[in-house]
Amino acid sequence: MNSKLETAQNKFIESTGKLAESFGFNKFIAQLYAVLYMSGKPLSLDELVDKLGASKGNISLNIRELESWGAVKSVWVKGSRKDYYEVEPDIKKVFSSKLKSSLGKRVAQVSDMIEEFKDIIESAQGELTEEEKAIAKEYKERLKKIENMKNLASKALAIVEKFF
Amino acid sequence: MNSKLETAQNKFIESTGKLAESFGFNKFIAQLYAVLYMSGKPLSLDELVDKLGASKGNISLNIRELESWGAVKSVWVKGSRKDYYEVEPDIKKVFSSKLKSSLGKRVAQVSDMIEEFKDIIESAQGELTEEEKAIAKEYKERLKKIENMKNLASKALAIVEKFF
DNA sequence: TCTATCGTTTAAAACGTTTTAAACGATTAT
DNA sequence: ATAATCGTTTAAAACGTTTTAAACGATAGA
Repeated sequence: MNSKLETAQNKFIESTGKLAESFGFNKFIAQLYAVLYMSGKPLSLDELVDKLGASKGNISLNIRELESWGAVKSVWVKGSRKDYYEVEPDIKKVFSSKLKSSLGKRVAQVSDMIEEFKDIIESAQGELTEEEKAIAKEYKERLKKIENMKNLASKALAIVEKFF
Repeated sequence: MNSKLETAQNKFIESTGKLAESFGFNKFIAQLYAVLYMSGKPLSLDELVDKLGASKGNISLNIRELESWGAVKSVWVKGSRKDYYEVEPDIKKVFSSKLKSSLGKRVAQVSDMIEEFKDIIESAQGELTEEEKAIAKEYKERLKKIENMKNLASKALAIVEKFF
């Protein structure tokens, strides 16, 4: 393999890792996807270990994470005992499915948060002085604005569903 | 202050922190915003320290981060030597501006990555064998697909600009 | 001028996460 | 049956990030 071509690959792998980290993902997750994507053919665990210079356990772990996203699947290669891994080549698909599930989780998280807050306040109504009731009312109004934001996120989710 | 009302607040603050962490942000950044947002009036550094139970240095650091986002600004309060902090009450505005700058950075990052890769391959052309040239060509084709993704991200950015 | 009160900086401690090396069970070949 | 080759698990080490406590400079008041 030409060394400059290899240099280009390594640069690419390195950059991919940095990009992933800036998104809050594990470096190797993105790098695994990148290596498999660029290689254009299924690779074994050992080959991935070689290319990325990480431990077998680490690669195994992150490959499984990618599998759980539907970004990678293992394929059977005739005559070999090893597992081989292949990427889902439609990057858009991978991205959007991850984005959708992430967004969905966040929206639910915010909902739960608001509901819990409301419940506590509601259950406390009886014990509140007039002044505290006024404060509680203010809180609820501010929460309503957050709920609007949440609805916006839901809409964004819908946009993602449609366009991506 | 009624203790249930306080419980509700603390729950809310706690949840906000968790939400932020799941987005990859510092817990206190979101909590500071939440406390200021819910309080409805400017608060001093000391008051924020009290409410969140963190060190003064930590709060100072994170408040400045929020300021740099335009999510919080310091206000002058007559008769006090302290700085007081006030939130930008338009959550949508805060979100979208952060989202826009983040997305913009990522898109640029991907562009740089691809350009660098292309440059190296280009500069290596002379040294490549026919076989390697074929590989290089394949690489470029795969990169093109990534560039399409990048363009999609740019479009998403445009959508954010318009709708949010 | 001297003291008290601010917010910031800094160096170190605390913490959680990532990564590894080695052990392991399962499977296949000899 | 035994040995070799897989991928996974696990407990500990390495690492980076977060958080703190204390020192600090700046500013205002006595």
